Amino acid sequence: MARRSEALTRARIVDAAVELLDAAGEGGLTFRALSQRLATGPGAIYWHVANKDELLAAATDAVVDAALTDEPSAASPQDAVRAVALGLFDAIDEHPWVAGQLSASSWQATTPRIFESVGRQVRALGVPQREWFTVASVIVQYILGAAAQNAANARILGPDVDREAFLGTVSTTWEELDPEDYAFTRTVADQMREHDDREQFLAGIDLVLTGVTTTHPPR
Amino acid sequence: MARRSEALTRARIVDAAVELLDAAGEGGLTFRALSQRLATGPGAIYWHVANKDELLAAATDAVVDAALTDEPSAASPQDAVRAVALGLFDAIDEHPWVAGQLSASSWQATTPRIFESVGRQVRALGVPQREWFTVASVIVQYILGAAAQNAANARILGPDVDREAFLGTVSTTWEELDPEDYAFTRTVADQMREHDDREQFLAGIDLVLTGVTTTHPPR
DNA sequence: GACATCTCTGGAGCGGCGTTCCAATCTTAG
DNA sequence: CTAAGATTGGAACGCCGCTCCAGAGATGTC
Repeated sequence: MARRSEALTRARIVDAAVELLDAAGEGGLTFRALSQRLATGPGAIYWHVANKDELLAAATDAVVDAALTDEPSAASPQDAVRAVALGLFDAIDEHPWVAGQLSASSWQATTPRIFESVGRQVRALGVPQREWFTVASVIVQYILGAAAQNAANARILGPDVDREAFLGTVSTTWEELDPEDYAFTRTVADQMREHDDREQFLAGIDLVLTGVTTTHPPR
Repeated sequence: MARRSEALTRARIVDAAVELLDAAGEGGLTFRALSQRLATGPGAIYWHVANKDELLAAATDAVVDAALTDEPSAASPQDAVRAVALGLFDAIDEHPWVAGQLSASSWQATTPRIFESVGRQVRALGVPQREWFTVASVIVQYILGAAAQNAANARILGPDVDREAFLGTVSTTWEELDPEDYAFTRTVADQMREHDDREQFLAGIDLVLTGVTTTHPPR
């Protein structure tokens, strides 16, 4: 049989995959669950998609694509970097499973898009050309690293765990660490309780940008 | 039966797990493969280890622990940060599966150790106390993000793929991207072919450190 | 020394996974 | 109308994490 009212397409499969991943995390994407949601069998899905890895990559691509579509058009290159970074940060926060995919399949199709968005701003910052690759890479690495770290917490929290309670628990754990081995960590335990993820992420972006403009002052 | 010549211990299990992970990557760690290597059954392993997640966490802990044991004792706080960062970078490069674990199980037992090592140097840099948490977090996020990115490549390369050939392929792919949508990426394709991972990682650390000392000049 | 008890072992088995295979069906071309 | 091709979906395979449990050392008690 074939051709139901709504034909099975790669796009519909990827959409359903994203929904499953959002709803139940990395482990929620199953060819059986996907089959059921699309009212078909696994075999039909495999006709449109090579395997699970390709499906995950396509789902990741879809999310990143959506996060990068709106052009920055910001006042300064710095603001443009902040805009791109925040867009990705929020997208990964909303779809935490993306983090794992992005660090797993580097240099693939998705990364160049991110790299390009950041790189254009690096160029606009007046960084000398021979440093373009390095500087753009560093910024992308920080963005993805920080977002991944944040996504890990989001994954632990889940959709219905109290964030404050969670931070309180971690903070208390830190305060009970060995005073000698963990002197620093104990001292900042209360800062960790009260920190804001987005603010801290932006502070990191600014730190890197300051490093860039200090090391390569615009002529 | 029990008590063979070499008793089954948690430590022996974790060691074997690390070996399996190193040899065959994330997917290489299987309770069946582990059973065979340890000449026992899955049940015996489960008496010492709660589940696969705990085993992965323990394996990650073992690797990170080994990477952080040698005290920095460097000339400057900057050098100490570089030493800690490089230690982690190399450890993750050698055990690429660690990257996924570290970004997956944030704020757990392993992260505070890294955080503490970095944080002490942040303190030594003269950063004002109210910024300690933020600055230390940013540095740790960059280290783990960059190392994860690098590990992804190491995973693709595997133990016996030519690095230069791989970079050449990626570089060529970049050069063939759409000239309009990927103007920047195309321009730096050749830089990407010739870059050195470790050097670039250190350049990133220096960029962040410059940002830190510029934003918070030591009194 | 005998026995009960506790610690530890390892193999069998359960449900679920990714993936493959293929008969059956629908669409299209001549 | 019919043959060829495109598409479907369910059955089945081998592997996975994990649980269960009979029973083999080790240990303690008298």
